[in-house]
Amino acid sequence: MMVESASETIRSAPSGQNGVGSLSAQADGGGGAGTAGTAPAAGRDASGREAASGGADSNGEMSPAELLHFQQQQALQVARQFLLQQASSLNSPGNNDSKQSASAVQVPVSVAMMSQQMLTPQQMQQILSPPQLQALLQQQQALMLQQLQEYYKKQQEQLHLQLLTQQQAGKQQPKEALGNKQLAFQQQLLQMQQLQQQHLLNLQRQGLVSLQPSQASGPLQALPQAAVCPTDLPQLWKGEGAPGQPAEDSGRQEGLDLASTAVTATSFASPPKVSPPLSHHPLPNGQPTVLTSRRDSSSHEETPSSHPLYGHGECKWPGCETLCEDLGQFIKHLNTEHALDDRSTAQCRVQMQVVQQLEIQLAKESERLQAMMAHLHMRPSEPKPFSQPVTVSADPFPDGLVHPPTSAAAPVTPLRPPGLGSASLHSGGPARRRSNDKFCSPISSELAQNHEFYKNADVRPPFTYASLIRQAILETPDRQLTLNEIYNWFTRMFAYFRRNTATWKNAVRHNLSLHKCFVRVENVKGAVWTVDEREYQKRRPPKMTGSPTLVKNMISGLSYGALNASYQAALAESSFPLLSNPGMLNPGSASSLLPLSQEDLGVPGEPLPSNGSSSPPRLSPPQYSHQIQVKEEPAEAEEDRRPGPPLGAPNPSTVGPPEDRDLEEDLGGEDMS
DNA sequence: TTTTCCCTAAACATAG
DNA sequence: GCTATGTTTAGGGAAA
Repeated sequence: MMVESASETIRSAPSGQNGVGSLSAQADGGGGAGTAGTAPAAGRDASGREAASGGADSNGEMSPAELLHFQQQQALQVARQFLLQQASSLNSPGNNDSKQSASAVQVPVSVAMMSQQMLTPQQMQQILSPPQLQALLQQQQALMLQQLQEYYKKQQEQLHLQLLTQQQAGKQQPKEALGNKQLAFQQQLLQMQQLQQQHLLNLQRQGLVSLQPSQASGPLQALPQAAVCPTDLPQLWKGEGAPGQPAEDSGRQEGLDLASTAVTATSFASPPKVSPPLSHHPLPNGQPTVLTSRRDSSSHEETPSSHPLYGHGECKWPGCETLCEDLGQFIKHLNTEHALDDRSTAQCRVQMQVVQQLEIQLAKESERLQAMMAHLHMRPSEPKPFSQPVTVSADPFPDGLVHPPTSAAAPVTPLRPPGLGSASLHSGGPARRRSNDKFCSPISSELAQNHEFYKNADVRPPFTYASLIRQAILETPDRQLTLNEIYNWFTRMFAYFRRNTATWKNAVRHNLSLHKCFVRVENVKGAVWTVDEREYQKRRPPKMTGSPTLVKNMISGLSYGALNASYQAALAESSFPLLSNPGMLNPGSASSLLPLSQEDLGVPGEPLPSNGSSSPPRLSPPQYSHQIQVKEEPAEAEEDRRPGPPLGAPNPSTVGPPEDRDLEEDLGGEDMS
């Protein structure tokens, strides 16, 4: 009886905009028990009024002020009772099911906020090992338990004090005094909110390793006080919710608003529809809209006909979900309900604190991430250790660093395919890689490093078909392959091409025919395809001044400091093929650059994986072929045309067609120029 | 906005 | 006729 009455009283509070509402707000705020204030429905209002009137009747004749005071006292008592209960439940979780009507008032507030925070960065699950996750989880739980205990203890004391003072001076107090008390309560509420935000943030961190709210039973069940599982919240609140509440409202609100309304809504004597500082609509990623609403607004509410605080037909003001049919109505609502006043200011302040906390949290998490990455040697900004023939360019995982794919035996979607920058990871999309691919051609080293990954993971390699074909051809001792052998190389090297057979073969043929860098040579056993390196490099004339990407890569390559002046000069002079080869820029290979002829001859001293990871026994032809080019083009031509017509006879003269093509393109490549 | 590159699809031709 | 191979064209997406 007591509980019901009080809770109904609180519910009725929001219906009163100012005077009465403010009083109820005190009660609500003090106890944090006014959760029911969501009160979307008139029915609930009505019931609240009934309860209030019932209380008045039971007391016989009461003045309005007395009635309000009585209601307030009731609410405070309920709140106090609730807090006691919660405090006890901290030590013995799971025994408050029977008292949900009261406990649900407050607990879900934090729980709801928690649960909404749970989803956020699931990546941590992929990063951390299960033991780490477990340890982190336990740590967070212990921290939260401690905070909750402190929090409820503090709130209980405050409420008790408030109750005593009110009982003493309540009846004679004029309305001004009530207003002062209201301010005091609001301050308390602010404190509460801050505490809740702390809980939220702690849980947010916990959410890093937890599951989605819908699945969050695991982590949340472990929460000491929260004995109420988030998944139970809707039913819980519905059970307690107003019977007369429209179905759509109940469905929309899912009871969460009930939970979270407690603090802000009633405490600020907000309109009936006020709801928690946190929005009820979790985003797909699990973040509450309120926390991201401002940012979201830039993304999906940027249209001129929208407003950052207006979305999905309702007001996004924290704690307000007033339905507005259109923007005009919303603007009107905004100007009337959220004008510049104490309440709005307070809410704004709270929101600022939320944002501030989140920013702090973000900073912490970022720092942690950096530390983790540093620990895992994933130092993007750190200069790569030289002797890395690999990616001079934008490879996010420089050599020697951890390559997720390599370690990821998981054929599933990797965290990030190697060599695939921040760009598209969509396995279904085209494997394009403009700057890296052609200019720097880290393909050989990258393939060497991530050979196993590509072999097992159904991930499309981030290289163009041309690059792959070239790589396939150059990997062979005699630099020539039949079409079928190229096919086999694709399927052997990449799981992706084993599965997706529909289009890529056609694409391979198309590329072979289209690009002049691929030279078809008639062989005794048929036609084989070779690579005209010079032509391949010509596809985009790599001029130092012409290609920003190239220049950048050059700079980054030079930053390793291993390039000597002469080599740099050589680079500058031989403006083309060399530049496109990361291995050439690689300091570690710089020493081996000059003895080009050796590598050209196929000396297995391939500069490839300095980390010695999964380097295939085969050489990485592209590199020496480049080197050959750099040094002297004739040698390169000799090299590339070795597989020429007379089969295995690396005689340049025997290479008829390629030479012709080259001559043609020297005049101006039609394809790639 | 335009250009360029790449991918994809398709049609067609040729040879075995 | 079928298949594999090779050539060519066209259109769309994405990046520069």
